[in-house]
Amino acid sequence: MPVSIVDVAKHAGVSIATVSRVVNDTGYPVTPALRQKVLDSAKALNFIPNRSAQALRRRMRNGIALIVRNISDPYFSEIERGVTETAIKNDIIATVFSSMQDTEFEMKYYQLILKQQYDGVIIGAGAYGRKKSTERLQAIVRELQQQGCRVIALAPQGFEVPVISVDNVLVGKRATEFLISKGHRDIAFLGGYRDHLVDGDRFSGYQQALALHELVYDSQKMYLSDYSAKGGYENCAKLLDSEIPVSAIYCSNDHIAYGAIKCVTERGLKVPEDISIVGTGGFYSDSEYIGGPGLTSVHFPFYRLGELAVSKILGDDEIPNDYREILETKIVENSSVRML
Amino acid sequence: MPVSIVDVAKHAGVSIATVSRVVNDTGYPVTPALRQKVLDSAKALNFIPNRSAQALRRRMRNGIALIVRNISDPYFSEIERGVTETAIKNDIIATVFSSMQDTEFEMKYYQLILKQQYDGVIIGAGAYGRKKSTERLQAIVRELQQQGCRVIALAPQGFEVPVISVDNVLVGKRATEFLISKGHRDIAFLGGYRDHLVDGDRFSGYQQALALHELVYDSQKMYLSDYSAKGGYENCAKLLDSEIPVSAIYCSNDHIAYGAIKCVTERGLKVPEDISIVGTGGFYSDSEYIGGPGLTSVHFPFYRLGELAVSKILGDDEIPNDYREILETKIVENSSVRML
DNA sequence: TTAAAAATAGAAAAGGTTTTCTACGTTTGG
DNA sequence: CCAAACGTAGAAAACCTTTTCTATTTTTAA
Repeated sequence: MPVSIVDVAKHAGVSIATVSRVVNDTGYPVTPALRQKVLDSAKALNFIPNRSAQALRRRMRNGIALIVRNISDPYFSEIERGVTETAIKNDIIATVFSSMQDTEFEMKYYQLILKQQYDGVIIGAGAYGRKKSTERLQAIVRELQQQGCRVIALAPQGFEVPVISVDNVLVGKRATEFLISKGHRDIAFLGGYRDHLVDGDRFSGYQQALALHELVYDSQKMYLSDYSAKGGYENCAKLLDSEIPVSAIYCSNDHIAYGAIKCVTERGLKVPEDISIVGTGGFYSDSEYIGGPGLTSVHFPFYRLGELAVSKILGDDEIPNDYREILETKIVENSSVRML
Repeated sequence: MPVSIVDVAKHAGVSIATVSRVVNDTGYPVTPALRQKVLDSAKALNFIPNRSAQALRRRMRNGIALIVRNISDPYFSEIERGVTETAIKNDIIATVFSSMQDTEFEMKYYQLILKQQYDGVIIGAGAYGRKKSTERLQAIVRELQQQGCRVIALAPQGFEVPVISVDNVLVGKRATEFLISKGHRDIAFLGGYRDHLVDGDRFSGYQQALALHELVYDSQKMYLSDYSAKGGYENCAKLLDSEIPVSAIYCSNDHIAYGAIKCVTERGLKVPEDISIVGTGGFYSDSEYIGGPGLTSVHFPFYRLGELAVSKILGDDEIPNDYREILETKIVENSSVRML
C-alpha cells in the first residue's frame, strides 16, 4: 500500500538511484529538469521513505534511551526535557523508560533496550543506584557497550561507567554549611533510600560539614524514607515527637522538604521562624507560588545534565568508562531559612 | 562488526532460514538437535537480530508517539505513564514529544513524526487545542491517517478526529454544583488559556451550574491565565483586590488552585475557613503532604486515558473519526472546601 | 575534429531479515 | 515393497533503500 521509491521512479520515468539522490540531495548533482520531475512525482505520490529500509542500509541505530525511576517526578522530568529536546535538535529521537521503582519492569525495559540497538543509553540518577542491584546492572551495561551502544549514567552506579553528575557530597556539605552559617547548630537530616548511593553521599556531606564546624553528629536526628513528601512528613513527625532540639532540617530531596514543611506547619510551628528547612533539587519552578513558604534548596542543573549526556553520546570521541563530568550546583535562597 | 544471522548460520552449520525459525520459533518446528545447535551458536556469538532488517521485512511500524504540551507538568506525566507502560506491556515502544508550548518546536515534531511512520499518534490534551492552530493540525492529522497511522486525541480538537477524553462541561458543572451544594453562592472562576477548548468547556459548565441554581454569572469573577500556579496566584490577587465578594473559587486546573491557595493564605485569610477552593485534575498524589490544605479537586483518569488510547491504537477495529469515548471523573474531597 | 576527461544517470549489489517455495529424506498405508 | 503423504531444511525471493560501479553522454582540450 505505501508508496515506495520505485513508484516514484516509475512515475517520474527515472531510475530509483536518481530518486534517492534527489530526495536526499546526496551524491553528485542531478540535472535540474530531472530533479524537478522527481520532486514533483514524490510530492504527487506523497512519498515518504521507508524508515526501516533507510536504517538498514545506512546502518543507523535507534536513537537514545533514557531510563528514569519515575516519569512523574519533577526531579526526572527536567532531565527528560534536557534529553529529548537536545536529541530532537540533532534530529535524533529519545525514548524514555520509567521503571516506577519496579525491578521487574526495569529488567523488562533493559531487555527491550538491548534488542532495540540504541546509539546511547542514559541511566537517569537512581534508575538503579541501589547497591544490591548493581551487579545486574553492570552486566547489562557491559553488554550494551559491547554492542557498540554508549552508556552514560547521571549518578555514580558503584561500578565503572561514564558519569555526568553533580558532587553529592559537596551538595550535602554546602547545604549544611549554609545552615551553619545562618547560626544553626541543631540540624537534622531527612533522607531517602538507605542504600541509594547519592543519598549516602549527601549524608556524608552533611556529616562532614558538622565535623568541620565541630558539631557532633547525632544519629537520632537522621531519618530515611522514600523521597516522597509523605515520607518527609512522617519522618519529620518522628523527629519532632522525639523532642530532640532542632532548629533546622536539611532534606536530601525537595519532596521530603515539602512534607517536612507541612508537618512543621500543622503543629502550629512556622517555617522559617521556628524551624528552617533546606531542600535538594530545586524542581518545582513554581515553588514560591505553591502553599507554604518558598523553599530554599540546592538547585541541580537537571536540564543541563540531560543535554550534556546527549551531546556526549552523539559526539565523536570515545567515552572511557572512567569519564567523569561534574556540574556545579547552587543554593537558591527563598524563604524557608532564617538567620538564628 | 555486529554479528548477523549468517554468522550464526555458518557457526551452527545450518541455513539462515533455520536460524530464523529457531530464534523466533515460528514456522514448522526444527529438529531438537539442530535447534539446540543454533541456540548455542546464537548465544556463543551473542547474536541480536537487526531491528531495522526485521522491521523492514515484517513491515513493522515504529510504535506509538505521544505529544504533550509539557513533559514536566504532572497533568501530562500521568498520561505519559499510562501510555508508555501500556505500550511496553504490548512489546511496543512509545516515544514522548513535549512541545513546551512552542509552536515551532511542535511543527518540527510533527514533521519528524510524519517521517517516523508510527503505528499511532496520541495527541495529549492541549498539545494544540487552540483554535488558531487547528487547521494546521488538521492537515497533519489527515496526512498521518492517509499514511495508515492511527490518531487519537485526548481532548476535542475542533475537527473530526477520534477522541478519548472526559466531559469537560460536566467537570466544570459538577465542581461548581459541589460548591453550591456546600452553600456557596459567590463563586469565582480562575481558568487557563482563553482559546483553549477544554478550558472553555469547563467554563461553560461553571456557567451552566450557576444558571441552573439561579445564580447570576458575573464576568468580574472570571480570570484567565496560563495554567500555572503563578497565574493562579496573580489572578487570585486581582480577584481579591477587586473586593467583589467571593466565598469560593473554582479553578480549571490544580496548578491554578495551588497558586490561589497561596495567595489567599498570604493575605491572612484561610482556606477553607474564609475561602473554599476546588481544583481540576487531581495530580499531585502527595497533595495532602504539600504545604497548604489538601486540595479538593475533580480527579481525571489520566493514566486510564493513556492506557485506553494505546489499546485502541493497537486494537483490531478501525477507528472512525467520529469515535468518542468519554471517561468518568470524580470529585475527591480533601480539606480546601468548607460548608457555608 | 578527435581523443580524453568530466558529468550524469542507470544497473546492480548490499544491508539483514522473514517466508515462500522447492527438494530431499523419512514414514505410512496399501 | 512401492507409492503417496508427510516432515524437515535449504535456496531464493522479497522487503526498500543507499551507494558503488559501469555505461553513456556531454564537455573540454589539443
